[in-house]
Amino acid sequence: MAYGTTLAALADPTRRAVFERLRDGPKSVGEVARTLPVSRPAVSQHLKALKVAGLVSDRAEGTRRVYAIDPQGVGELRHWLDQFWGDALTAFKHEVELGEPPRRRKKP
Amino acid sequence: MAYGTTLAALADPTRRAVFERLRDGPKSVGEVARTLPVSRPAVSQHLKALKVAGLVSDRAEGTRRVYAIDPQGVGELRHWLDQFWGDALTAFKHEVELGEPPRRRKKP
DNA sequence: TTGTTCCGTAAGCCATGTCTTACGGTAAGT
DNA sequence: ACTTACCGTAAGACATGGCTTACGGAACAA
Repeated sequence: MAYGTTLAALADPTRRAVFERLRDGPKSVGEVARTLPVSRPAVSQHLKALKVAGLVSDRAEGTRRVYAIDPQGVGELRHWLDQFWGDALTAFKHEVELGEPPRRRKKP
Repeated sequence: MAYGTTLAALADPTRRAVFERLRDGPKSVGEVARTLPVSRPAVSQHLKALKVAGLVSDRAEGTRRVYAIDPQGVGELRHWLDQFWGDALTAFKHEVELGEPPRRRKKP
């Protein structure tokens, strides 16, 4: 259930905004906080949650701390999602919408 | 930002358990509730949230109501995740871990 | 050493969301 | 008509989680 932490991390809108700020390259905490309507400690807490979830990685650069997206966490989430992406599920959906299985045996 | 609702829907553990119960085929509300440690109204509310998020679809079958996984919501989430799955991001991660860009210009 | 900049953490307030019980409504059977 | 089975919604109690301010530590410069 590692994807539980990952999904919870991406559920919050502000935290997702922090995550998306890192899409075009690594950034420090202050750089991200300046582009968001929340305080810097809030961004720091969000980055910690993203790190625990395996979505970002950090590195010390002097007194600054640079964060970047870690594709591993994204990959695990993708892999979990594929369980619900099969052809059988599409068939199930049609079965529910039509009210009958695709192949009918009798007709009342 | 349609994926916001989708991510929020999958963030809750109980709701995710409801979603996973539908992985091996459509089920009614009572059938799902019997296999979970929560009440039936709770399951009903979770299924409503999953429906709004585009993750499940429902159909009336007599007095029962059958729910099934809707691959569309899963697909949208996958598509959003692909933004953070590129090669450039992997390069960014290495840049952060190594402390230097792959190609160094000078050496102090 | 002093000062500055950058950051993480703790404590508290407050909003959000989940669960329960209670109720009403629809469909099928007797 | 009456009963049973199944479901959705409302209201309230309760826990969870995000945000802020305040504080302390680490690195670089003068």
